[in-house]
Amino acid sequence: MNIGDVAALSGLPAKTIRYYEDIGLVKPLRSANGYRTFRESDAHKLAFLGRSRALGFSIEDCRNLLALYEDEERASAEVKEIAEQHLERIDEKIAELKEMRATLAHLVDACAGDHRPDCPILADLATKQHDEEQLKRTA
Amino acid sequence: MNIGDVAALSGLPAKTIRYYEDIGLVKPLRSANGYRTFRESDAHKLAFLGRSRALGFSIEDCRNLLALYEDEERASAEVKEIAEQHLERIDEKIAELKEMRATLAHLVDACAGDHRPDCPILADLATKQHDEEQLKRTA
DNA sequence: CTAGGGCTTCCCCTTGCTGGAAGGTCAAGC
DNA sequence: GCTTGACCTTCCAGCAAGGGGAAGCCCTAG
Repeated sequence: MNIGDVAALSGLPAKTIRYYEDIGLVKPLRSANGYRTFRESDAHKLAFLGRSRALGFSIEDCRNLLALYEDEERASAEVKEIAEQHLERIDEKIAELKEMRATLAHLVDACAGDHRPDCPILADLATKQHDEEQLKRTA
Repeated sequence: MNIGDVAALSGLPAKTIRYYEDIGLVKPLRSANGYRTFRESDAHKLAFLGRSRALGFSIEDCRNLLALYEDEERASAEVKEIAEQHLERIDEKIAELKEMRATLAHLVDACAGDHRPDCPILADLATKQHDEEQLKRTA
């Protein structure tokens, strides 16, 4: 299989696949003309990578997951550990975004959004703190 | 004020402030020895930037917000527009993360996490689709 | 035999900084 | 007067995770 085929199969752009080879995630063979030649197992790995990335795992996580995947002797606890840590990061990220969202929604709500220059959004960004006093006042 | 002072005031690292000058967000003066000299207004802008960034606005958004902030003739609608678009992006991001979270939580839950190699997480990453059939089966 | 599509490498661009090296400046202490 | 240490300066490199595009092979069809 050439890179185009495996790209179509895995859903990953060819650029990405070359990049993954660069950083050592896959090691396709080369045919006489210099083209990369992908085996079934390479295609399989790439699909695995695509799905791991889609779940938000970092490249380094993917590298570790892939190694565990290939290791028949692995303990599922190792995999679970990685997944749980990732889950935690996701939760943190969600919490952070929700906090932004809340503040921002509040400000958007308070802004008339008309031709006049008065704007609570700018006023808030310009003034000192998002402290407890302000939280109380705006609550 | 030197960069250290304004860094302490704004809570931004000196590196970041230099970067903001690089990309034209602030334009401090220079004193005879070559040191940057920040006016009150610069400090104020940097604080504004810090708060905008904390709300997740991109640098380009910040640039626009800052311009609107400085423009006494602005229409609050313009500000609101930017904020609303950002709010939308945040909502999308949250939705995306929640979906990842759901899938991942499901897998983590199904994994024994012991010394044995059998692992539903790897099995899922390795196999074909997250399609409707699978959603039904795992629901 | 030429056109096209696919493949190769290479290097720069992105976002928003962060770290570090090499060196100038300034105030304090001896 | 000299040193020490904390500041400050510039520039260069790099992170994640690729994307864009140039210059140049390769291969096949008409």
